[in-house]
Amino acid sequence: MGDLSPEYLTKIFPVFKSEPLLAENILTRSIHRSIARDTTIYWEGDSCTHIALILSGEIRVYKASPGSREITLYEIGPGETCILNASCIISNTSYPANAVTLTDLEILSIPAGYFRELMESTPNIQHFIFTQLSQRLASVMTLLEEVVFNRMDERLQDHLIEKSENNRLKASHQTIANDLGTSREVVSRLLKDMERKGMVLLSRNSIKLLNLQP
Amino acid sequence: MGDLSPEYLTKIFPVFKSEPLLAENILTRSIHRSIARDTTIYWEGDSCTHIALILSGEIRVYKASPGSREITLYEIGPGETCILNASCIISNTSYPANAVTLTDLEILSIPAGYFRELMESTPNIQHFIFTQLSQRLASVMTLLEEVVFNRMDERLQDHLIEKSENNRLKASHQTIANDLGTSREVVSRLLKDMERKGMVLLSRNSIKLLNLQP
DNA sequence: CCCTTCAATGTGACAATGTCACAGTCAACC
DNA sequence: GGTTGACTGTGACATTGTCACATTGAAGGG
Repeated sequence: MGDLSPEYLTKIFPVFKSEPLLAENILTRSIHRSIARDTTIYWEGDSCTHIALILSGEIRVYKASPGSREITLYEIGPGETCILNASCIISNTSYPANAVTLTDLEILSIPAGYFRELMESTPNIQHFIFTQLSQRLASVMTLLEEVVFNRMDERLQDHLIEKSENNRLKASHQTIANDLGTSREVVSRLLKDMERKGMVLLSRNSIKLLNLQP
Repeated sequence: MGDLSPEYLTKIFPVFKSEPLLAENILTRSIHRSIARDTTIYWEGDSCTHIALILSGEIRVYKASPGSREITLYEIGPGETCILNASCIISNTSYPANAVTLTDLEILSIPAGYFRELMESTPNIQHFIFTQLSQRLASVMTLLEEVVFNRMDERLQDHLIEKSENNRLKASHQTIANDLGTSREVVSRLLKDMERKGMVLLSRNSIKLLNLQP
């Protein structure tokens, strides 16, 4: 884990090329960490002392109900920041959701105080953070719209298409339900209907997409 | 409308006291506008050439379905900006929702280019905008959570309490449905149930709250 | 190999919510 | 006082959420 170079960092985060020595300075004042898959990084209500820049791997940000339901707000990957960190640090609030690693993760963790300095001194970083925050706001609004106005069968189909690779999705019904904000039974029922219509082929932890147009 | 003084502006937006002459400069480069109640200011997809600072009045920001349903994302008032303007200007995207005036409105409209300058040159303004954007993101996430996990009767009760003054709310069932993201029939049905339980007293365009605890 | 065990899936019954259709009611304005 | 149009009430049915419980499949231990 000691081999993080300025060149590697700026390859993933081109914004740090804005000023000479910026990447070097950031590296000296940050922590390079690895985190195992399926680790919860934040619980709702946690306070943020650092902002995480993702070098590799993926994070899922979600809300959980008092019962056992969940809904994924968005996922983030390499070259992105955990923008809620920035949000908490700047507006001095607590983390408003939960975050869990979907894969093994490699991050650069910048202390809040130094991050504030960077934001004020470097317009490009300011712009980078602001853009990500704006896009998240728009994406969460769009998600809300879909949840409120669209039927679950459409949302499920869209989700299958989005998440599948080579027309196959490896996931349990529970996992899909947790992404969509519904219950496992509903997903099972809808998938079974789709199978009866010849649209998918179901097996344990795997769904093969056949014919999703209708 | 010609009587907008720097003192009045900084009273509503204290952030403009950060630097001498800042409020004066902003006033010379901005447009002071009045807008009538029930005017749609933005449609989803519009591009933003200005950012609106609200001096008086209220705006409702909402998403609309292809059918006739709507859901309110949030409302904004004096001392706040239409933060989606800032979001669009900085990240160069189109307005991701609709915005309508709930009352007669008085705004200060700052051109996008000048706003960008202000953001880069004035850390306090940067912080002000960033904080508002962060809070909106958190509030929309919370709204999404409520929509997904809470029952409509609870949400309706919360809404009645939040919107009422002196235990009375003047609004049609359709208006309430549009705030909550449901249909008029559902609101009518739930309110009628609540009336039968002695919790409210219904009349045309008006709901009197009696006993909402259970 | 069989058997246990547990996660994953299937399904019926009912409650909550959304949609459609249409009837009744109230207030404002001629 | 009558007409008009917005507002409200309600039944019927589809979709989705919840609860309960049965069934299946894969992994690992004996």
